Amino acid sequence: MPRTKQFDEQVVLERAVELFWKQGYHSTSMQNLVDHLGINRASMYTTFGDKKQLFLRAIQHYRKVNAQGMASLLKDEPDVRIGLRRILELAVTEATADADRKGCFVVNTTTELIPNDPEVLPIVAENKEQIEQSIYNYLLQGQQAGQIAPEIDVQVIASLIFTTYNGLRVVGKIDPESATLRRTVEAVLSLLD
Amino acid sequence: MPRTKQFDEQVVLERAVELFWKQGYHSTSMQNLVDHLGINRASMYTTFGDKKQLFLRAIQHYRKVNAQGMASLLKDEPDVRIGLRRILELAVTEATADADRKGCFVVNTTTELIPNDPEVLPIVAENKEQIEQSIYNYLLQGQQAGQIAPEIDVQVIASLIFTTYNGLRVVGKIDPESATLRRTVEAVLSLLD
DNA sequence: CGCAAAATGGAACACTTATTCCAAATAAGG
DNA sequence: CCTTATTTGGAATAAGTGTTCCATTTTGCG
Repeated sequence: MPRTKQFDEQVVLERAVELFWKQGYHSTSMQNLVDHLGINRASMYTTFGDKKQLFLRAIQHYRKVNAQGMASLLKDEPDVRIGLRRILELAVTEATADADRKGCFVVNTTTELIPNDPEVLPIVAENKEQIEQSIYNYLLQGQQAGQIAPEIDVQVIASLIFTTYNGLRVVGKIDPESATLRRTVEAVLSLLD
Repeated sequence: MPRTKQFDEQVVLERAVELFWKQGYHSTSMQNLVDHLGINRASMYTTFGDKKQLFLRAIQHYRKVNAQGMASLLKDEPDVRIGLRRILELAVTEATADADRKGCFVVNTTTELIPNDPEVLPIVAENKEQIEQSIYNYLLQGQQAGQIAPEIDVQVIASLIFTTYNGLRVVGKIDPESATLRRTVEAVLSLLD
C-alpha cells in the first residue's frame, strides 16, 4: 500500500490563504509557497494542480470561513441594528487588529485580478450575491418584526452595507484608525432610524 | 547640440498610467510597457529611472488629474447635495462606461501594494487626506450657507463619502450596474437631510 | 558642414518564474 | 520482510523578469 500523506491538506490550504491574502496573487511565487506551506514542491503540484488552482481553492476556502462566520453571527442576533453593526465592525476590528494590514482577501483579489483574469469574476460575483442576499434577508426579517420602518427600502440598505463594507476594507488599509471607521459605521446605520 | 527627444514625456506617462491602471503593478512587465508606450527601452530607463519610479510617477499623475477634476467640479457647484452627488457619480459613471472595468487606479494600488510596499503608503495616505479635506471644506461651506442642518457632523460625512467612493470603486468592478450603484449614492446622500 | 550630446535599437546579463522530472525514501498490506 | 504505490527532495528546464551596455543614428548649434 502507498505511503500516506505527511500533511493535512486543510492546514496547508490555510497557510496558502495567509500568503496569498497578504501578498496577492502575482507577487506570491511558488518558491514562496514552498517555503511557507511546509510541504514539498512536488506534493503541492500533485495535490493542488498549479498555482492558479491553488489560489482559487485558497480564496474559496476564505469565502467559506467568512460566510459561515457571518451567518452564525446574524443567526444569534435578533436586533437588526446590532447584527449589522457587528458585520461592519468586523471590517473595523480587522483593520485595527491586524498588524499586517492585509485587508480583505476577496476585496484585494477583486481589485488585483479583475478584469484581466476571467476565472475570478464568477467567484467574487457569487460572493457579492450571497452576502447581499444574507443581509437582505436579515433586514427583511427585522422589518417584519417591526424593528425597521416599513417605508425603508431594505434592498437598497443591503447594497449600501455591502458597498460600505468594501470601502472600509480599502480605507482600513490606508489608515486603520478605529474611531473614524466606527463613526462611518454609525453614520450608515443611522439610515435605519 | 544633442538630439531632441522624439516623444512627449507627458503622453508617454499617460500611456503608462493606462497600462498600470488596467493591469496593476506586478502583472505589468517592462516588455509590456515597451510595447505600449511606443518608446525605446533605453529611453524608458533614462527618462523615468526604473519600473518602480515609473509606476510612482504614473500614480502621481493620475492623482493630479483626478484632484484637479474634483476641485473644479466642486468649485462650480454651489449646491452641496448636487456637488457631492457628482463626486460619487464619477465612480458610478466610470464603472458603467469603462468597458475595461479598470476601477480606480489608487484603490487598485492600495489593495495590491499595501502593506508590502512601503513607498506606496504615503502616496495613498496623502491622497485620502486631500480628498477628505476637500470634501470637508465643501461641506462646511454648505453648512455655513444653511444648506445643511447645523447639528450634522460634516467631518463624519466627509469620511463616509470617501469610504463610499472607495466601496463603489470595488463593487463597480464586480457588477457595474448603474441603477444599483446610483441608489447606493442616493441613500448615502439622504444623510444630509 | 561637422562636432557633440542625446536618443535609439537590440543584444546581453543575471536572476526569478512556474513547472516537470526522477531517483531515493517511506509506509501499509500480503 | 518484502513488495508496491506514493511521497519526498532537489535538480533540471524553458520561458520571462528587470536592468545594463554599446554601437549606431540622429539632431541642433557653433
